[in-house]
Amino acid sequence: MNFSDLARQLNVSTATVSRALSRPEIVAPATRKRVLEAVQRSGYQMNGIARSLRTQSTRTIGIIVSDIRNPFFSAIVKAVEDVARTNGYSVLICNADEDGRNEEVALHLLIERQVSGVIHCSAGANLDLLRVLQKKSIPLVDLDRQSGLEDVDTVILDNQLGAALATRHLLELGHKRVAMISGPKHLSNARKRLVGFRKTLRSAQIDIPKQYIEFGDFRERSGQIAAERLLSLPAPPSAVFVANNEMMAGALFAIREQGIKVPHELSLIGFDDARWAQYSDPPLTVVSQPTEAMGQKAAELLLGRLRGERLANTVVFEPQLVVRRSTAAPSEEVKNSRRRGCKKASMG
Amino acid sequence: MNFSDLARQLNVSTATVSRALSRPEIVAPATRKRVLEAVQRSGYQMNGIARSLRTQSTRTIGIIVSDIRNPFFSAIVKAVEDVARTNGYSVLICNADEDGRNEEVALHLLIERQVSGVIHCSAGANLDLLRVLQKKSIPLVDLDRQSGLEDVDTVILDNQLGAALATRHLLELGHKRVAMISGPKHLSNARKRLVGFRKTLRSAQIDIPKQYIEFGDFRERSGQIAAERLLSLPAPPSAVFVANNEMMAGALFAIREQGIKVPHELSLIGFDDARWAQYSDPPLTVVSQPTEAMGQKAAELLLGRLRGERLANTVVFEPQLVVRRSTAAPSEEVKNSRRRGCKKASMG
DNA sequence: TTCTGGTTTGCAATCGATTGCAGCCTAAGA
DNA sequence: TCTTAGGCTGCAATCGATTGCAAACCAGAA
Repeated sequence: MNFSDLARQLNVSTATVSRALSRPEIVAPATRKRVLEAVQRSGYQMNGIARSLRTQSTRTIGIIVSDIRNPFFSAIVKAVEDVARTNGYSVLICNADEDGRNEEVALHLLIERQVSGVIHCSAGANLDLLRVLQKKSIPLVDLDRQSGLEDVDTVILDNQLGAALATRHLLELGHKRVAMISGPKHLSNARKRLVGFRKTLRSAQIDIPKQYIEFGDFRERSGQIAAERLLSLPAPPSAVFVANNEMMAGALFAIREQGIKVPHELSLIGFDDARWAQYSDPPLTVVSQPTEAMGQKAAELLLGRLRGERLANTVVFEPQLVVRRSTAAPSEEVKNSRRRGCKKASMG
Repeated sequence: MNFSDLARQLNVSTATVSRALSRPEIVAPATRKRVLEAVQRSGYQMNGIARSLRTQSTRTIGIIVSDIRNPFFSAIVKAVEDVARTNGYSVLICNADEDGRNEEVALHLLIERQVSGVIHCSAGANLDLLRVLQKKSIPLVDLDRQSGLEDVDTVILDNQLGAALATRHLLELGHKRVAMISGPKHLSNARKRLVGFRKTLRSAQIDIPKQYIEFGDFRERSGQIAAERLLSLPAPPSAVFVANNEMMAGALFAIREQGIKVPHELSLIGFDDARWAQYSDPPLTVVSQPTEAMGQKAAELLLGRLRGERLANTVVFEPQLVVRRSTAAPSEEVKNSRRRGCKKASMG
């Protein structure tokens, strides 16, 4: 069943059928009615592939995320899908699993499938394929992580500020031995968080021993390993800033295994909020990002480009410190402040 | 840049270019080499749309999930995407947000896009569109929830057993006043869980007051409301079985708001495990499902169909009881007396 | 009746790859 | 030298919709 069949049945041309469906106002009312009825009756559904080939437009946006199970990215996907759907687009999803090569495969696939645009959370892919997108003038939005390509629409968090917020919070509580579990060096957001951490400590004249900075890969397991190493140091930190929520889960696992009490013996602060962080025992102090808003903005930016608009190039969102109960003054301070009365933790 | 351009450059026909790429063994080695080199050099990427139109195959599988942010579904998506990718398929994702109408829109879209197959977690859509799939012989796999269509490949959990496991656990702890927050009646998995719950209680000769069964919609907010109602009953339950993890989050919220201590004053058992359930305070006792395995199986079943194999029609996975610390024997005070008026909010 | 202008409709090319069929070319065998 | 078989290649149709252009049609004006 296609336009030819319908056209034959109705004694009209395929052109008329096509027009009746896509620009009803230009066909005679009587004809239009006949066509639409026939379409209804036969349960005909348009072949989108043929249409895409002819119109050179798939109305599909490709999204490459680093790890779909990470609630951060699933919220992103949800937001993007929402915006896409209400604008008549669909979403082709690719999972890079924090691996640049997978990401390249995904880009290749999206190009072949002729997607209208791409939203892209870099896992560190080579820039060549991204350049191919540009050459084909397929709009691209970097989300959460900057690929390093020049002249690209970008939606990010102010990561440096976020890290500064976290670090400052620890300093204000009186911590001096502050460690960080950072993300991989080749990702822009990880680097920025590390910079924010370092700068804040430096400006407070606090020294950071080399061993206090661990590099993970943003995945759970690496957080666990990093935490184990920090905890086995001769002079372990009194507070740890973990650069994303997956690694936080791993770190927490290691910490519980060793029976270390949070926040009494160790303060923990995470990056990016997640449901489990709120429900966790204790509820985690984190730097939160407006995840859905970021996904939505990325999609809107992309759709804007597709409409030919020239919008802002880079949108930077603000992180927010959410104080819960995984951070407290280091234990000596706790003892001293007992006299003054009970310390109150604010609920995030 | 397309086959015509390439062909002209090389003084061959488009047919030869096509064959050099898709069935290299049937073109002369010298020609093949020339073509492949030209492809490399020019950075040509196949137009998948044109290919799809001609071959009548998109190598795309559509997946409709009820709520992508639910970790259960994001794990499913991840598993499906993995299997799809390693078999040269891509994944078009649609979010139904637990609403049958959205689901219908999604089905429509997937049909238009000519997907090769569909994996489908019903949110209660009308069966007509699913029948269209069958008529077009687009393979379909029902996952997690049975749509009610006859002769459909299905991957589900033994939901009744799962609910029985949960209920029995509560009974064994000595609970007599057991309530349930169920999912919506029109979803097969919700119904099965309710049946498992009822049967288990009945066979233990325990009566279930009408008010002890609340119906939510599998989303967080409804769990909260349901819990509030249960807690405000003249004779509130001493244990609650919550039929999915989203509603559990809501219920937990309500319970904490009222300062009720779990499991001391109220035992809680959930359905489907999630990271936050493990980290929660207290860690939640749940019935867990092998989520990834289910997603993987669904994808494999679908790909099998696409290869023309005739496989098992229905695969049923086994749930498992994971006992953590949100369930305990009912305490005497709760057993004997109604809840006292005002309780101090506990920080836990 | 003829002409004009606007509305509807149809013809046929087009998007870019795939593929059945036929023809060419070469090398081996007669 | 002439067949013949088999390996390569090209022609042209095809997938199913869209669209520029031109033709047909109709009503009203001259």
